[in-house]
Amino acid sequence: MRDIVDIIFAEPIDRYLEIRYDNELSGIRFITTGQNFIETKTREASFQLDEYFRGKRKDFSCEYDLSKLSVFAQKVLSETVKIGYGRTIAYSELARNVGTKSARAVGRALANNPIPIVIPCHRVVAKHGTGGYSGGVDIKIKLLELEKLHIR
DNA sequence: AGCAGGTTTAGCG
DNA sequence: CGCTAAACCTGCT
Repeated sequence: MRDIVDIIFAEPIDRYLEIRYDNELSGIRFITTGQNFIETKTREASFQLDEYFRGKRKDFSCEYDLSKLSVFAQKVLSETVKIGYGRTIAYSELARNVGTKSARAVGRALANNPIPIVIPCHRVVAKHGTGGYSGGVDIKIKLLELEKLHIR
């Protein structure tokens, strides 16, 4: 089976999510239009995401495919997955874990994260602020608030 | 090769 | 605190 697409509504951020599968989970996108969609949850990660947005799930157990990404990006993302629910670390700290000195390079890799939320790039923040987010900083903030609310 | 990026730090007001 | 400037390294063109 190839290219299955699920749609779920994520209430805390008031967005629909497009969840794409190519055998394995291959991409998650925030849908920006104000249009209404029909939710379709056919595969495991979609259910897990739904639970996550209800504050009922703190970690994901699903396979995903990062093979198209550069080695560096894969390394950054695999370190990002280790950040626990409700925790944050700085770009610079993540950079150290990956073995580079450039926080900016790390930010660049995160900006290309094909699977936000499951790979919790929103937990990587600036040393003295929130930092950026591909889907929009407002979403990042709401995700962090959601986790703060359900932590423990 | 050049350049911009989800940064960071130091330096100065 | 706020602002600027420069170093940082990777990936796109």
